[in-house]
Amino acid sequence: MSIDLNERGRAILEAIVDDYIVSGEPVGSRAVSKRHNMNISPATVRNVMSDLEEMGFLASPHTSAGRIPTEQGYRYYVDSLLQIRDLSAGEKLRIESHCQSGKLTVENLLQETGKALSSLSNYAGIVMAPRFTSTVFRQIEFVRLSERRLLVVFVSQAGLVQNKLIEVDEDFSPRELEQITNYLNETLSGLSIHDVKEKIASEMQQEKALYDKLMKQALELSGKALEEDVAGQIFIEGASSFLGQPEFAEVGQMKKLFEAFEQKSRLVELLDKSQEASGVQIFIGSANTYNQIEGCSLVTSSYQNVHGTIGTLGVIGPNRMSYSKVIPIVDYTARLVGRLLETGQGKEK
Amino acid sequence: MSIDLNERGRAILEAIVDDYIVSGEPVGSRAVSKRHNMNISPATVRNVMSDLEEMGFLASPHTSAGRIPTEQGYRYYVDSLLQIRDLSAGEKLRIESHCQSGKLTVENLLQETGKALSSLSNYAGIVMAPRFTSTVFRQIEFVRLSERRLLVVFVSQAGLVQNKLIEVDEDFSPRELEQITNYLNETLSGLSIHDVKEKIASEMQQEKALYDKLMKQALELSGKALEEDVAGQIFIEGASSFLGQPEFAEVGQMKKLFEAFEQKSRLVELLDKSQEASGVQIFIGSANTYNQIEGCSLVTSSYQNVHGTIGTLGVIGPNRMSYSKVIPIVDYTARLVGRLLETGQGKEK
DNA sequence: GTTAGCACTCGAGCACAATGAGTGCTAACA
DNA sequence: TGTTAGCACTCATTGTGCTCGAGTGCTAAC
Repeated sequence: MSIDLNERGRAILEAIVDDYIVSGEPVGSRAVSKRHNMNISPATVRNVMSDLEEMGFLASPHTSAGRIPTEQGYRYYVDSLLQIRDLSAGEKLRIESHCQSGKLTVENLLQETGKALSSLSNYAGIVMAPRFTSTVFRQIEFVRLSERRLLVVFVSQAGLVQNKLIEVDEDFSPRELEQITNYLNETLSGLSIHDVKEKIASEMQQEKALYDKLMKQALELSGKALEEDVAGQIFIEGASSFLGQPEFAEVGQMKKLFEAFEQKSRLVELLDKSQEASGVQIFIGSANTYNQIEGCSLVTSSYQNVHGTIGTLGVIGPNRMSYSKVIPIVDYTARLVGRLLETGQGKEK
Repeated sequence: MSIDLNERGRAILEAIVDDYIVSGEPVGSRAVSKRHNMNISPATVRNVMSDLEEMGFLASPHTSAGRIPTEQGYRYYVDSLLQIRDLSAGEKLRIESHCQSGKLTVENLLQETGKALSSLSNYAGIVMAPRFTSTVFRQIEFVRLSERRLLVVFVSQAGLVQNKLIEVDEDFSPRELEQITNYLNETLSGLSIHDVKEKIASEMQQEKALYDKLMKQALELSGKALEEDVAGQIFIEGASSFLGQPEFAEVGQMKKLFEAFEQKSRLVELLDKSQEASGVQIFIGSANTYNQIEGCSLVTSSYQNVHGTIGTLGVIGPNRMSYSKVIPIVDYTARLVGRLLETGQGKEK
């Protein structure tokens, strides 16, 4: 459907998108004709532009302005015209120095990565840790806060720490907690949280698990702790870069955008989806987050270590973002983060 | 210095601040005179307003506009004129339901609290967990991620979980780690992190600690983990409420504001300061965060449990914020959060 | 198929006047 | 002496009409 563009049509569409990405203003026929000694007159360009508009790649805000790309226009541009340049050594270094600054929390590392993405791309960086359910269990610890309140700390294979407050019906002694902890750590190590849940459910069904009161309690406790799924942590950095973008000059729209960032749940959904695919994915405009934020595009990639996908990261910017710049940044960063969260498990075996 | 205001001056200042807080527009003499059958003519009001301006409580944006309060004006208003109303049962309930929604992470609880503050006040809510150094040590765990990388998990008395990646020189076996863990948990429990650091330093100095290699390693490890101070986690929620406030219509200023929110370090400093005092504190305009964000005021309170102060929370809004509404919200929330993070330690003894 | 020419459209920017809210001052009043 | 009415003045805001120019679409010539 979109291959019915001849050489000249492609060149002109590319020129318009390129220009519009840097200027943010409608591009006229004269500008295209002059640009890079493309030897055709403005009048000819106008004819082609008119065709492109009819095909849905361009739109004109009003009669006497130039043309701007439609979402479909960007889509074609990204899919068929874009030349992806490599990162310079300097850029790579900048990303690395951001992500490796000293002794960090895993959460901090992800947050710093978000900042790196933002500062290199000049748009907003977004990094999501995995949904808890999809992580691989490594270790569990219980901390008794009061008679009826326990703090449960999980550590995933990748080193992500998740904690939860739970209320219990009976008072556990430190000794009991220790035994429960040991039992669970032995039983569950290496399973995904999803499997852990299933295992707990099935063991509790079978009577054989019940002969030992402690074991039963252990299962009950961990079941309780896993009851509600904790949404993946999500870090958005550099959202302020949207302020100043001319297309978001209207306060109302800007407010919607920031509220969407604060709410996060929609974003989690979207990133969840992109987690399955590998490599860089690009969501343009309304194609991304169901009508919530207009005019925004998203470049994402999942990152993984030897155990599989850990999470997703990317950049959110206006539709009119510099894809050729952003795509390699996201790609490189995803690989780097995957490597940094390598657990060395491979060497252990 | 500020008591030299007669009854009428006070009434007029209060009227102006009240009006300005709701309207956001300069208040004229006529409006004040009409307001609540204050039986004086606009002309008289003008005289008084002129005096108030001379004293520094009011300012006029330009000749033919009304007056707006200066920072000093707000200060006086807050210190001497403000009547603080109690929260309605409904409001209390709303805060509680926000903070107690199900089984939460401690971090989530703090974050939800920020949202509650924001949604009730209609400004931005801010919640800070304590600086790590000022928390009380409860438990430490080591997780071996690879030969040279350990994940250290600390739990504080209040149930806050902090984790850190550290690099080590030698490979520890699970057995060794367990011994180290036990040793540290016994030795350090109940001390503040600050004291823990000192203890480690002093023990390592004394030769007597060195006869046991394991003990030495334990101290080294924990010393390493505590080397760099982790800044207190800070949650800012509802920053988007600033969008739409007329005084931040200019994009440049708005951008500065959001960048300040993203940076956070300045805010941490400020909240640190307010941590020492007890009760609700109010920072108005330039008095708060050294010139970074103009026109913003901050209402904060620290929250504590039986072990002392845990952290600080509050509301950030424009100078022109509804203090009478915000102050009781912040006050009540701080008490509530303190209670929710109660560890029941008192009953244990 | 391409291009030059031309009439037409429409937003941006500017000057100008009208409006009106609000002030400061002065003089009269209680 | 403190209060008030009256009045001239200031100045941001709003609306109007105007020009300017960028850009288009169409037609006719190449």
